[in-house]
Amino acid sequence: MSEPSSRNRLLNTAASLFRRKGYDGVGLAEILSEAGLPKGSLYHHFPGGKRELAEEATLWVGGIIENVVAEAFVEAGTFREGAANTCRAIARLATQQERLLACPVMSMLQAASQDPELRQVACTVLDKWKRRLAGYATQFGCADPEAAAEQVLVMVQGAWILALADQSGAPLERLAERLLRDPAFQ
Amino acid sequence: MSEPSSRNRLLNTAASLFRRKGYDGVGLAEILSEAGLPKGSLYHHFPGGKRELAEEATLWVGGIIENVVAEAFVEAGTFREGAANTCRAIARLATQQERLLACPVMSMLQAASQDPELRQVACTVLDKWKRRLAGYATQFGCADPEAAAEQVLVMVQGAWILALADQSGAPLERLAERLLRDPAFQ
DNA sequence: CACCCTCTAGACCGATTGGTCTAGAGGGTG
DNA sequence: CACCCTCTAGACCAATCGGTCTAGAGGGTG
Repeated sequence: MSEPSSRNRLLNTAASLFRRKGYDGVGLAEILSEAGLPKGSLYHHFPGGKRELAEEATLWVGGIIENVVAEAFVEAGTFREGAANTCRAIARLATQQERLLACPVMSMLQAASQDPELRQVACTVLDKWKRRLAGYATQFGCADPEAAAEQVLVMVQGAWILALADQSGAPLERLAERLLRDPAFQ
Repeated sequence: MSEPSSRNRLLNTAASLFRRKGYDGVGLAEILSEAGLPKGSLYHHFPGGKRELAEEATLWVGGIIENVVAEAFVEAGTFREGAANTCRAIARLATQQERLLACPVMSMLQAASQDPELRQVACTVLDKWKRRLAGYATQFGCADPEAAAEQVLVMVQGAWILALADQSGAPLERLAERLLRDPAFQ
């Protein structure tokens, strides 16, 4: 357990703060003080400033979540089971800090109207998730893998918003139950 | 078509800007210049400042969307049909400006970590929508109206995020199609 | 007319914003 | 030793932030 590099510490705290307060709700000063680094370090590692830091942090968390999805599907016997496991895993992931954190994609999307590159990052991450889900849908023999993948993406994002609203993982857990119970997927 | 009151003009432009850029992404100066009013007017009508303006604007748009849901269900023969109509209506609603606007609830949720009252407003609006949907679910004889209502809420919110990401109503339209085709609800 | 009240108008405030810039600490290498 | 390069440190900047405050326009009423 060595000390993480300055760059990683910046990515980590930035990701967490952006997900908690949104892109425009966080100032560089807050990120730097929480990371314990001066401004010079930030602009050394991320010459593009706040936006580049946000892009990298979003891609990074996007990868983590993709791995969580992968783990959720290894122990699944059906696509629906994998989807339900994903919901529960994300509920766990989002609630592991004192405040329930938003999906990084959502945190970027609001600021995207001012900054097209942030929208691009959001689309990239969403697309990676969707392709992975479509892969599992194919693997489990879903009739329309693309539709099944998008449907899971939609439901997870929606339940994540409800979870954010009442600051608990319950909406995601309830979605998992519904997925296992209802005949939504074959 | 008389000139709208200053208060309503503030609500209107504030709601639109918050949905486009997020709560923290909009400054009072931008709202006021777009509304064509001085700062004094804002603090006269909304002594609570930016936060009160955001709360009122969110409740206001929340009511508008609730009416849209109501219209979507009057011409529906089944709950699934009503839900599908809702998706299409929201796709229409969100795309009627040059930029696709976010759900007002989502726009408030990111800023809610700093401002608990914004989260409260978001919860209030979500709950109103959910109760209305549950009413229709009961009316159409769904086995578990609460679950059906939450599921529709989840799907609409999720598809709205995807719509925001690719700046088109297509994800909401595809959700409507899936709702009509898949055996997700009885 | 005078008085009042609603609302507009915008100057002004301290705090904070993202970003730039210079200085130098510190390790590796010739 | 000198030199270089990476990275830290933080002062500094103009611009903008949300909010407060005073002044007065303008209609209604006595």
